[in-house]
Amino acid sequence: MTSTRDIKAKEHRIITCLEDSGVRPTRQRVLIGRLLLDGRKRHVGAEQLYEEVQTSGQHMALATVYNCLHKFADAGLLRQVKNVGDTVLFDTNLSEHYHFVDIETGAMVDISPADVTLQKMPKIPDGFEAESIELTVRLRRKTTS
Amino acid sequence: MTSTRDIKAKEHRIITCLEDSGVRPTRQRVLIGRLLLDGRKRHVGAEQLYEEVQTSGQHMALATVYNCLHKFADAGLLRQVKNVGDTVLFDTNLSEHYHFVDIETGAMVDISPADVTLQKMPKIPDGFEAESIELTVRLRRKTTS
DNA sequence: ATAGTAGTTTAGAATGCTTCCAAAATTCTT
DNA sequence: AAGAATTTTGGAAGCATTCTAAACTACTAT
Repeated sequence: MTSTRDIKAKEHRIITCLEDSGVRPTRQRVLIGRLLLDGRKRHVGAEQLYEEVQTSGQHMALATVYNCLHKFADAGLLRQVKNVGDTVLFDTNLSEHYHFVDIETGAMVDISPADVTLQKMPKIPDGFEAESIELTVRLRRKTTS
Repeated sequence: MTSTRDIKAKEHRIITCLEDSGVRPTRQRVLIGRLLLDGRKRHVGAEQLYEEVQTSGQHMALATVYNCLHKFADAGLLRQVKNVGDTVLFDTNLSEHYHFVDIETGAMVDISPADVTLQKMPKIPDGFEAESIELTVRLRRKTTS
């Protein structure tokens, strides 16, 4: 059972979170915050999130969903995944980790950094610094023949 | 100086290469083969290759360039790079290697597998097998401040 | 050589995700 | 409560890529 007070409290937490990140807590951003910043680790695309918004009974322009996602990413509340498919995905898991990707479905599963050891790393070219390291293992379903 | 005989020989090598890969050596494919299968390691996109074709004085529909690139990739003559930007790139370097990517320009530089050691690898989920492992180091130009 | 057939190329239309736009609405400040 | 700045909105625009169906080309068998 979720009391009105719980909802309010939760909402307040989101608002504070957004403000702390310098993101103005508009109605739309708070809603998306409720959907994405609840601690669950997942990978979302704009269209998918747009549908979740609609399912929640609210309305919001698709463009706003895109805006929010980018704003959140810029504010460090989400991380943009640049490795997969033709659509942009955002990851709510902010800690260092890598990905399995099912090449059929595009489904992603996190790989814990504990499961990988990058023993030796290549020398970063002069004048550059590493912004991120992405390790993606593409998976094919085994042919059961 | 490149004699007519040299050109013919080169062309013949490309044709053989295509045939060996089960790719019918059409005029268009031979031309693209000449541009891409000369041993140079590089990363090309369709538009860029299309321009190279035009520069070479030949004509070819853009759709054909896309067709060829995919055909070549399917035949194992190229490898599709799935890690970068919004445009599809193809890599003429078929051996195992990874990539540096300049996040500003999108420019890519190969990382030799000798420079990286993936000591421990995550356990592949049941029912799947690894199709490829991509390691990408995104680079940001250092702020010279 | 020739005809048949299977595979290719072609130009342009279509697609689909994402961004752009300029006006309306909302939020924060004073 | 008014003003200034930021956001939202719906639809249009953009862009890389794929699709389409007709014309063409390459191989195969005669």
